[in-house]
Amino acid sequence: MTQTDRMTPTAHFAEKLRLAGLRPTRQRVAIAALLLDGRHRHVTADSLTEEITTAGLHVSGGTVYNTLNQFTEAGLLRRVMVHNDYSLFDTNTDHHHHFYEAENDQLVDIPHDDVILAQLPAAPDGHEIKAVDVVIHIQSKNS
Amino acid sequence: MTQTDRMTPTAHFAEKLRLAGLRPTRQRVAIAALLLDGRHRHVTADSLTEEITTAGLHVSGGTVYNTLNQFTEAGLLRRVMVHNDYSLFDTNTDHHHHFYEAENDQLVDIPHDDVILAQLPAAPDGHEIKAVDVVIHIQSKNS
DNA sequence: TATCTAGTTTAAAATCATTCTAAAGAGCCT
DNA sequence: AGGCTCTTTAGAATGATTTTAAACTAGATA
Repeated sequence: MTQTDRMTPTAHFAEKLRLAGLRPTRQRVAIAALLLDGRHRHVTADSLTEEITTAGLHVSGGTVYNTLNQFTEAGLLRRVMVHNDYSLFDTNTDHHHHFYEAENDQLVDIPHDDVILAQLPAAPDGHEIKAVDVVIHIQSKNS
Repeated sequence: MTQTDRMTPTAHFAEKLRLAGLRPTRQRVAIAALLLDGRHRHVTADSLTEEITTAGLHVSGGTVYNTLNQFTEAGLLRRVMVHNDYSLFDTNTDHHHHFYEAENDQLVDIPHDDVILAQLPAAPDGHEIKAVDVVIHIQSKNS
């Protein structure tokens, strides 16, 4: 059994990465420390790069993209699909939905049980449902 | 009252464009004739360009993109958000949802009433709900 | 019908997020 | 420590989409 509680922060995130099947390199641990600390938020490759810089670190652009994709693939992040301009990642991987206000490119989490899907269609033959994403597009009333 | 029934196809689509607030230019009418004939399908800038070419016509790339955006803006098309690789447009603007199989980039309409949302959250203060998009991600069972 | 003007189209260049490349570097097993 | 594979890097490449500036046209007006 793993006891991430008693570990140094670095060891804690290194372990988390190992469990996810990712070799804990310096840059992946650094990014994990920023994104996987339990705070729920939405990031982009750009905003993450800013955070890294602010933390006094440097990770190449390619690696930021790779890491974001690998974390997503490993289930440590969740990709949110609301527009085609750039990729958005959610540090909250629990099942939940989103409000999206296009006007300000604003994404807001919808609390866990506030959406109830009373009926879902059966997946097409030979297929199974992997995930259900609900995006509620909103706009300010005076516009 | 408009009687698009008795019109020539061109006049019919020109009228449709006028009603949508779009000047019926030769290229917009041509694209409307291809996309707004009532058939429900999903197109991309690329697939539309192919169709145009197949029809023996030519519309510049920029205009294809502009037209797709303008039609969407005008409510004649609907943008479907399932990935970030390129834009998808749905000729069915009625309220409906989608299955999406990432593996084959396959998008399938979900019949009108097969999704029932029993409960929706209230929009954040000062906002109103504009649209609710449900995307059900599926995958083939043996993968 | 000739003219005008704002809105459109065009081909080509520009943009921009993202991916790829080839070489240098770093985990980690023995 | 040695070595093998996976990673990172900076920079080039990709590819969808937007922008540009000049040529064109729909539709109104004279």
